[in-house]
Amino acid sequence: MNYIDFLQKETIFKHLERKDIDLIFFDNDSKKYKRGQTIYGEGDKIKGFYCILKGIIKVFKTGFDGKDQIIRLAKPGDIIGFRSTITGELACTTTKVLEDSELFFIPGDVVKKLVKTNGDFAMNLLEMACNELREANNFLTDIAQKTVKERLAEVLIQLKRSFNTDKENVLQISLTREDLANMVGTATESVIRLLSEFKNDGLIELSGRRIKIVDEPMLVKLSNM
Amino acid sequence: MNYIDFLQKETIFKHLERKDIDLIFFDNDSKKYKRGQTIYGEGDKIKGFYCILKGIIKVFKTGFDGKDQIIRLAKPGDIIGFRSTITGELACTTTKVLEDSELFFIPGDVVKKLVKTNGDFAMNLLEMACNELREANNFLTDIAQKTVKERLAEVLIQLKRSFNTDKENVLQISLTREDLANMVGTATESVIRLLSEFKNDGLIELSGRRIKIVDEPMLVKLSNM
DNA sequence: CGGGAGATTGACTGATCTCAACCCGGGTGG
DNA sequence: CCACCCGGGTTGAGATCAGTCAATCTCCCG
Repeated sequence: MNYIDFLQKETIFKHLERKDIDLIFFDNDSKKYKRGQTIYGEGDKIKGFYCILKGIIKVFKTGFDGKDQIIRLAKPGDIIGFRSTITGELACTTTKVLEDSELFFIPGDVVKKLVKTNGDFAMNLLEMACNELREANNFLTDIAQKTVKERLAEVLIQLKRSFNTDKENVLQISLTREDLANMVGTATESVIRLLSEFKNDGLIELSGRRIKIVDEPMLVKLSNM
Repeated sequence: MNYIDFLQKETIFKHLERKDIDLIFFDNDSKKYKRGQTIYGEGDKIKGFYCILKGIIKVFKTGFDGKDQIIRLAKPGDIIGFRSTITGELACTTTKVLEDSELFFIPGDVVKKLVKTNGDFAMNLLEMACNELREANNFLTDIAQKTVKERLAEVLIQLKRSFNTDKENVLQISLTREDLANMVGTATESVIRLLSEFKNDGLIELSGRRIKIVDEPMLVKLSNM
């Protein structure tokens, strides 16, 4: 139950003073979620921030034809649900657990009060939002202009940077081909074909969902980042 | 020189108290820009917010191959440059004047000070950032999943909603076909072909850059919004 | 062992891009 | 006054990337 340490080190709640920490922890506890579970869905009313202590959550929008577009993967230290909490609108994304997770919930009232009374916290939140905005803009331009191959290469690189690889250079995140496709913004079959092309070209190695990054420089080059 | 009224009514600076208003207006004046002028470019260091008093500014990223992707069109009351100001990073977009403009500059220091001392202002800013984030996410999903035709229809509708039409239902914004293409995320020729298809189908009328919206409901339907 | 989800492969289709030619109107300089 | 140029705007033809459809395969699980 010592999240305090984690929250104060790894999240936007870092540097909060004792009284503010108490505010957050008042009568509050973390909750566990299993792979596949939905935290909240598009159109839901969001009541506060969910801070990820453990696991991986995918944040996505379901398009007109039922296909999902993954907006981002959230990992420990990240917050989900903050946009809707701040604006008071209904959720514009769905969030599902990719890897068994543990989330800490912080009521919207508490957050808003913090924003109004703690300038540093407000600034932290603002920076977080602005960073997401930068990512979104980059992603937008990529999807609009790059080929699927370039985007897939880029996604692989970003996965490595966000979730690391083990000593074998194997990505430490397990995604279905469909999830990969929904990140890249393409069809599952296209991802499959391109992955095996990358394999044939010696850029990666595959065994099921394990993806080993063999030639990172070449992938970077391919991605035109 | 009475921007005060405008700022207090139409912008994130609304509801600021006298002392904060004074802070913003200290030794400050607006500046005029002509069509085609660049306010700042990708990679520039941004020193503060630019609040638009008059005109239209396009905010875009230039992709690897030199093609521009328009992220948004900013109009009176909007702010440009806030992302970089807040995070302290270099600009990740370029901003150019589409319609002769008048901008009011507010130094980053002043803004940051306001964020830290004025909770309501911080909240306003945060809401603004979150709204942009919602737009960005929607746009992302659209570009990833919709056809060019759907996206063009949607852009036309959004242009009408943002910039209105006159009594004749003519869009009150003048864009080159290339700018339109850069909003939709497609080639100029594709926009031209689709516009004339829309014209043949009786959805719009064209004369040069004037676009008259004839059948809005049908456009909405076409766009799958 | 049957069922189901995810992964793969092949064949086909088609939306969209690229390239290239041409048009049009306005402005400029000789 | 006219030829020329230049920035858009249009149109056509051809090439192709990438999506869809459908069949098959491979695990994994109960």
